[in-house]
Amino acid sequence: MSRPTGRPADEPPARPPGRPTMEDVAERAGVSRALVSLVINGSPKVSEQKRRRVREAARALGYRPNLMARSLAQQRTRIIGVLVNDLRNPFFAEVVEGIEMAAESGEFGIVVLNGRRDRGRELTAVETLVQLQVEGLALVGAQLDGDDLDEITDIVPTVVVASDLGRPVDHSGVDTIVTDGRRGAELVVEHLASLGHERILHIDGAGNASAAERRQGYRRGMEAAGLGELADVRTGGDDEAAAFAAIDEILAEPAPPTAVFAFNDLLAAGVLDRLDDAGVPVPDGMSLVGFDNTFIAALHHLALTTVNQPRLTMGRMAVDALLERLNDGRDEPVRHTLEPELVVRGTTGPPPP
Amino acid sequence: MSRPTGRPADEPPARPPGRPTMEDVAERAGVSRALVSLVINGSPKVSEQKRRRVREAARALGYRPNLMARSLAQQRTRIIGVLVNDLRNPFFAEVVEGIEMAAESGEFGIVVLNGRRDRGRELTAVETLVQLQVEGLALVGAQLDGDDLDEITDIVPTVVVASDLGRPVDHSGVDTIVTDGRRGAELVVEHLASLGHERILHIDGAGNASAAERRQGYRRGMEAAGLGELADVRTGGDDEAAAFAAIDEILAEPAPPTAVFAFNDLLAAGVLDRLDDAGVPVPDGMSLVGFDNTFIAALHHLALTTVNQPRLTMGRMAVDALLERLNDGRDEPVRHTLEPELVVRGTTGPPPP
DNA sequence: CCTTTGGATTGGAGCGCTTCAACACTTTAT
DNA sequence: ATAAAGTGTTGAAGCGCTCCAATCCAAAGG
Repeated sequence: MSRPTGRPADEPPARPPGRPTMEDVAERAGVSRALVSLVINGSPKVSEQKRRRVREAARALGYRPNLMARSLAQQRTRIIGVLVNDLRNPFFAEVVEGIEMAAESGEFGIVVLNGRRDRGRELTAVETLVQLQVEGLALVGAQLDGDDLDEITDIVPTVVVASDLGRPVDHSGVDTIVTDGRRGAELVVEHLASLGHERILHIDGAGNASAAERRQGYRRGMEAAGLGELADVRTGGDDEAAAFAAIDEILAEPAPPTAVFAFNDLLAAGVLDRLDDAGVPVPDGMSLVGFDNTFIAALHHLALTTVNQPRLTMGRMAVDALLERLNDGRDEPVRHTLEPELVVRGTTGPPPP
Repeated sequence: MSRPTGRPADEPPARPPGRPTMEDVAERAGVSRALVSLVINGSPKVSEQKRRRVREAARALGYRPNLMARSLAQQRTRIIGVLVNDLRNPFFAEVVEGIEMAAESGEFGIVVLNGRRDRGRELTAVETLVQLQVEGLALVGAQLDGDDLDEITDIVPTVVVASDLGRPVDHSGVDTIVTDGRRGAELVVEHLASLGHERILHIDGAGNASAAERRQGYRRGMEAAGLGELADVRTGGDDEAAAFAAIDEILAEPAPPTAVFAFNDLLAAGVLDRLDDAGVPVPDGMSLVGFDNTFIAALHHLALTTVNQPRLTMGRMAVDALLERLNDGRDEPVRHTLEPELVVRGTTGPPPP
């Protein structure tokens, strides 16, 4: 039944164990490759009989369409590329979830690349996504600025979420979805000032994408409250550890602030830890406010007063913006600014006497 | 200089504004397409002169290689597909970071798909990754079991991280990287028992991938401590909210436990919140232990006693396992079990008198 | 009976790239 | 001088798929 060894040289080599292709399915079903394609893509104009035969053959062979080949032939990928500043920050993770959900209902897939807080990595990640032929690009909290993207944004529709290109909108290919960080910061200062605080300190997000805006809001808020002279910004960062140096510094000063507004919840959590170490009670010895309203802030043991950003909504709006360009051909830039919301919890109270 | 309108029918249509291809670069540089390919891929056997010309042309045109086309031609993608149970859980997010870093140094990219705790979504995500022609598959905390993957695992090398296929290793294509959850749970019980606790309750991870193992460890630990009779497991889940019902139930009972071992840190944080609501002090009224040692547990205000899992290491080992198959042709399954480590913080102490 | 019509099917070109055998030149050995 | 052995470069096939135009066939119309 089987030849003992070898095969005649003229016989085509037994296909290596590669995966079955459309060709294989076609052969087994006794139809053409084109017909298989029609069946796979659910075309209505295929007879019930052939449809069944093809389906059957595909199943028997364990056939799976090759997305690369399909995208190449179709000249579209139906993929939205997502670049995220830091996946470990729950805030960004949730924005990405929002994006994913919205993309899904728009029949798009997403590919997420993690910048891990490194701007260089962000740059190469964007490059990778473009080469992957993504049809839209969502930059979540990215540190890149307009110049970095100049070239990119007129190749692929881009939406910037939860951060801002330094240069406003001369990029007609870029949409923006942000929560008004300036207003958010103002809300924080208003809240603290109304509690009676005067020496309100801001530990900022350093080079982080939304840092400048919040700094600005803080300053404005201080001035509006007649505390302009007392405005004081220290360099922080975007995670727990980044706050340590600033706090140590502050506590050593003769007249330390009575309230601290931290760049985000993670940073605030770090501040809280450090104050704890130093034996400073919160809010009785010092008030503390974060930003983002991540689930961390909601934990009772932190009960962090913070500013909410509607993350899922932001993700959805980002995708909507892209889809408007992709499906409806919009080509003027759009900018959506969402309203921040102060969430008062347990870390703010009147200043110590 | 320009014709007023139209073009002779025989002239090739002006290429639509699509992106420049290798062909375009070749033409501009006055060389063949093949040569451009060589230059792009850094082949050494290209004359310096032509190399420069090609580079120049590519830059001038803003040429970017099409990864889809390249993968198709090359018959490889250099992509590792990652399916993660829940991106919002910092534990998984960090494992993914570990994977990403390791993949990067192995010259692989990763594509992350989020199962969002939904098994159905996990299934389609895996399917998508396979169709994307990923060369390796890493399932992080996935809920899928052996049967779901039967077909997949002999198409693409697979590594299961931080969870376990129900059925051990009859899948020769599957490697496993886990922290010994059984042992971890035993450590927890030992710790609590040594503090004097007897009524130690376990709120489990319900259907979660590692839940069974930890339950088992808990039971063993209880028996080993001579507390087998008192073992009590309640249904939880994997996030903060999942614990609420169980805690409410427990507190209403005549003889509530003096210690609770929660499936993971997130769940433990939920327990902590609920105990707080109920006015039960921790650890004086009740001891509490989590699992994973995420950054949440480390926050001073929680100071959660927990069990550490080396997340970055797990990610790295996962990639190593895949690379061994991909690069070195290993084909027997491998299973790495990492040692868990008890991290004692502030939520455990002697039981109330 | 032959032509039309329209639905079902197919051949083949093409998507952008890699790769390999073949080729055209040089350089070196004989 | 001629053969041998490199160098650098190229033409063309092929990766797995889509999609258009062409073809086929059966039923309907004349």
